[in-house]
Amino acid sequence: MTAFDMQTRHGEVCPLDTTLKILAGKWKSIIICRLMHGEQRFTELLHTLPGCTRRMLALQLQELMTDQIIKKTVDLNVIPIKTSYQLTELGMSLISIVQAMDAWGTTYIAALQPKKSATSQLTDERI
Amino acid sequence: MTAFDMQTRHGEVCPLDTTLKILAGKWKSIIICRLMHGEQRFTELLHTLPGCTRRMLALQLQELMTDQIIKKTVDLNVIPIKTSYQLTELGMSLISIVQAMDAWGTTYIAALQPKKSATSQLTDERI
DNA sequence: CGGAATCCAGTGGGATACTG
DNA sequence: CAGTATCCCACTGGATTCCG
Repeated sequence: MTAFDMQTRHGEVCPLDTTLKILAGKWKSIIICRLMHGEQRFTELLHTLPGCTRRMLALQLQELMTDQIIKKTVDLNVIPIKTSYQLTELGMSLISIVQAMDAWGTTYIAALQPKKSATSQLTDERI
Repeated sequence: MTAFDMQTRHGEVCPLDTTLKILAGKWKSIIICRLMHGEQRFTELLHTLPGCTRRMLALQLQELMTDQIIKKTVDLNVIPIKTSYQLTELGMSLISIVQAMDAWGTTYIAALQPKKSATSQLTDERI
């Protein structure tokens, strides 16, 4: 699912839902987190995403490119080919939102912990 | 999908993804927007969500309640039964995030418009 | 290395009808 | 009024294989 068709999931054309559509993919948020610290190669990304297959990574990267959140550069001068992904200007403008959502999520989890078995251990995405 | 199981979609337990799971349902973001302005009854909500069926509304409300974003109060003293939904404290703490996401979405759409046919007209969710 | 193609399963969500 | 119960379909995402 990409946001580029400019159509929200419910009927109304709504900026909030547009933002959600951009981030809704299973690996998209974490990919953006990885790219916040600088460009990454396809395989580099893959190795930092345990459980993500090449197919899924390629799919999510494509959709993020369609939405103009990331861009890729291909270096044909080396063999084998080297491709790199990085955030666009738009993508970088998303960082503050992502950080705000992460901060709220942390507070939320903390607020719920006392009522649960408290067995889960947090390992942040290192934003 | 609810966030209450405290398990993110990709492997890592990540606050950002927890936040996304809470908002990811098709009608959840817009329901939260509706409740930002005060409590609403089931049918009131339904009528402001064109295209949403009673089943879907009930499902999304249940998940939001499980995540403790909203709560419902039932008035058994009137006939027929009157139920009302409102944001919890946690839910109200989400408002600033929702507004930030909506604001970013507006900027994003504006940034993309020049490159598209510019036929779509924005009708905001009136946050 | 960095993908694309194919196939398949799980689930999110719609249509419809029934209920306390 | 405020929901459930069934049925069904489309789409997301996983596994595997093939390619330049």
